[in-house]
Amino acid sequence: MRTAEALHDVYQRLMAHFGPQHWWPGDSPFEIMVGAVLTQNTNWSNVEKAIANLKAAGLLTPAALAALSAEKLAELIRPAGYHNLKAARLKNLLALIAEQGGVEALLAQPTATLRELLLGVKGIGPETADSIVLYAAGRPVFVVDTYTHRILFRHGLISEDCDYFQMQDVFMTHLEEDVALFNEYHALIVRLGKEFCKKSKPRCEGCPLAELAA
DNA sequence: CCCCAGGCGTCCA
DNA sequence: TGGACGCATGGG
Repeated sequence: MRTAEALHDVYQRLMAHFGPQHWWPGDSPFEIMVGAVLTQNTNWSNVEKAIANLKAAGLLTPAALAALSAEKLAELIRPAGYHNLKAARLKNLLALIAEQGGVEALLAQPTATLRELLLGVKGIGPETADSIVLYAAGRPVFVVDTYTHRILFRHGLISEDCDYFQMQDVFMTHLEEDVALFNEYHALIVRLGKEFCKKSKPRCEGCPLAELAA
């Protein structure tokens, strides 16, 4: 109960301070899936350049990317960093999409199945899988990231060794299962992290959650 | 010059 | 099982 109140309090403060974030930035489920892979440990502005390259070349479809060599794909996504690695990861994801009969068919799988299928792809871990499940498939799964850990830890809401699934469990057992809520909450956490919870600044000047610190 | 970014897989004790 | 390390570009 105590935790549930704290989590709702955090959400209210973030929403009051930043307003709706309108995630995920992207025009289609497939674009969201590609972006989810490209943004791994990478600034979103770099991902935008890579996606713009794919769009400009008319290649932002599963069929077009599947027909492209890994080398050519890597060159197009170069601005997103780790381009060789991510080209291979996108190819792995494309294989799953083809195997499942397309993006629509894949995303229509039951939530638990979809999550397992995505986690079975080499290069897709918990955050990338959950981002796709929530933002591309629209299912109520809470997405956790490094900011989530840093913010919750700094405000004394979790222990330092709390792992991905434990953090996810904290949110999902104390919040109502609501896609719109999960969507905004994770996006707001990222927004807060970027502006007020940098690794290099343990003191978060002007943080809208300042009063939470006990 | 430095540090950092919306992670993940591998390796090695 | 868990901690280091590689992957890489672009912005502050």
